[in-house]
Amino acid sequence: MSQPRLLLVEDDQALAELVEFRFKAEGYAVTRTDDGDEALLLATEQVPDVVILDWMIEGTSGIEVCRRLRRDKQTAHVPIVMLTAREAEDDRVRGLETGADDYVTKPFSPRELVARVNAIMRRIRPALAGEVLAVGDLTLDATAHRVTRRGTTIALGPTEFRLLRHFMEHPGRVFSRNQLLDAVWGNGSDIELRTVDVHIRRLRKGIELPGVPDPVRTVRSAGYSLEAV
Amino acid sequence: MSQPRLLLVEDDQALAELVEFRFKAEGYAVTRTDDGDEALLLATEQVPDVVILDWMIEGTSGIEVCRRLRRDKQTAHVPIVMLTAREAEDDRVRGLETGADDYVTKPFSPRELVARVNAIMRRIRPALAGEVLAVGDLTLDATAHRVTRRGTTIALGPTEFRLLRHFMEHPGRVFSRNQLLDAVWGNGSDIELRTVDVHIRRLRKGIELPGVPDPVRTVRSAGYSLEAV
DNA sequence: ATGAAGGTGTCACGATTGTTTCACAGAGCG
DNA sequence: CGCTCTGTGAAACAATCGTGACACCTTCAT
Repeated sequence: MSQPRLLLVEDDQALAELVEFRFKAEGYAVTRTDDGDEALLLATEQVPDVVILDWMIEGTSGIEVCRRLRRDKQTAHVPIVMLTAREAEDDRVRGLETGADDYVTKPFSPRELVARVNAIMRRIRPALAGEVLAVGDLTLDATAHRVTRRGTTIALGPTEFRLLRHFMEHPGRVFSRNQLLDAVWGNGSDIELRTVDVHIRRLRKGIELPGVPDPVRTVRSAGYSLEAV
Repeated sequence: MSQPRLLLVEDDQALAELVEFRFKAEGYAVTRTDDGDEALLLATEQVPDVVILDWMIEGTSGIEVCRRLRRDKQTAHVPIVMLTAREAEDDRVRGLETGADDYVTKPFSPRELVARVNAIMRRIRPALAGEVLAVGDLTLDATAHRVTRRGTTIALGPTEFRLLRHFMEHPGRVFSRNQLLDAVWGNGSDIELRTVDVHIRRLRKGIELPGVPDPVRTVRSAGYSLEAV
């Protein structure tokens, strides 16, 4: 699920095996084929997160596969890295203009290819780059300002949102009311300590689901913490 | 305003001029500097859409500039294309791992560089690459200046159009009023924050359809975002 | 030029929503 | 059992947002 899916289209078996091995070690789920038409089928069947595509392959040529992937709405936005033996600049430019996102010339080092694909993934799926916090069954997307629990979206007030974010940034850790006031309200706020309790309650009320235990733990005479459920 | 902004950091004057010329011809707004520290300043002052960065420059080294751009939250997501004379694979990989998005080895052809940067722009700001944006039931064609919802064409004022385009380029993401002023009005505009509200309302009014929920989400004390409906 | 039409930026007011405090009930603990 | 600490409802208070009105500015055709 959180493994990025990679579709590798390469007809040099030895090379394909090497690349597949390296990307599996990097945590990718790799699907491999040596045929252009089959690649298109596989891509629509289960849309990959990134495609590595040899320029010269059997069946449909690499550049044609690239064009078709772009034309299908389903796969139009999947990043493509072209792979080729050619040195000619014209081909490189043509590849990029056809819609490839990057271009690597053979011979290349697997390490560089991995680095390039990782660079693309960083750009495409920020969710995998750690922009979304997840603790237990809770999920918090700071840029979208969105919280989910077990898949259902949850509405929180501004303070409850900041409170939860702070807890999720330090899961399991216990914070005193004073620490929470500093972290969530900003230091220098002269607010009644017990006010924290009220917001804790509202946070609890916000994220509660029937039949699911409360992840906010009260630590008597110490403070509160968020536990993974 | 709707021109993509490119920051070019290169100390070879002749080369820099050539590159600047080519990208201006491509419709980019180019800012040029030969100093690493100045580059960082310029980048935070007005966040560019893409950075072309020479590895070896005066002041702070290219790789250090790259690292610092990544560290600053404001510029962390800006794509960086590294430029270098070195052929060594180690350097290329190091560059990519530092956070560069792409890598071009000198000598390179301006045409290839342009193609690579365009490939990146297609990803980052599709509207500027002449693509049609689609979010939920909304459709926006930047070149034709046309917006549709559920097939029906919609008339929007210039500001509302830019506002919607910006939202559609980053669907789901929440923008504060300040961020919207920077992105849609251009930074340096000393406009009342609440004016954004008024244009949000005009945008809502413009795209509303009877019986269809409003895709513009208000996030109290945070800003606004566009949700797919 | 001139007027009409449309777009833009401000403001003020009311409505909505969120925040803080307080008092009391109840839970935990020795 | 008595003490301390926490949960909770309600109410006063505060911040934020939506909206209509309006003055001013462009644009554009006459």
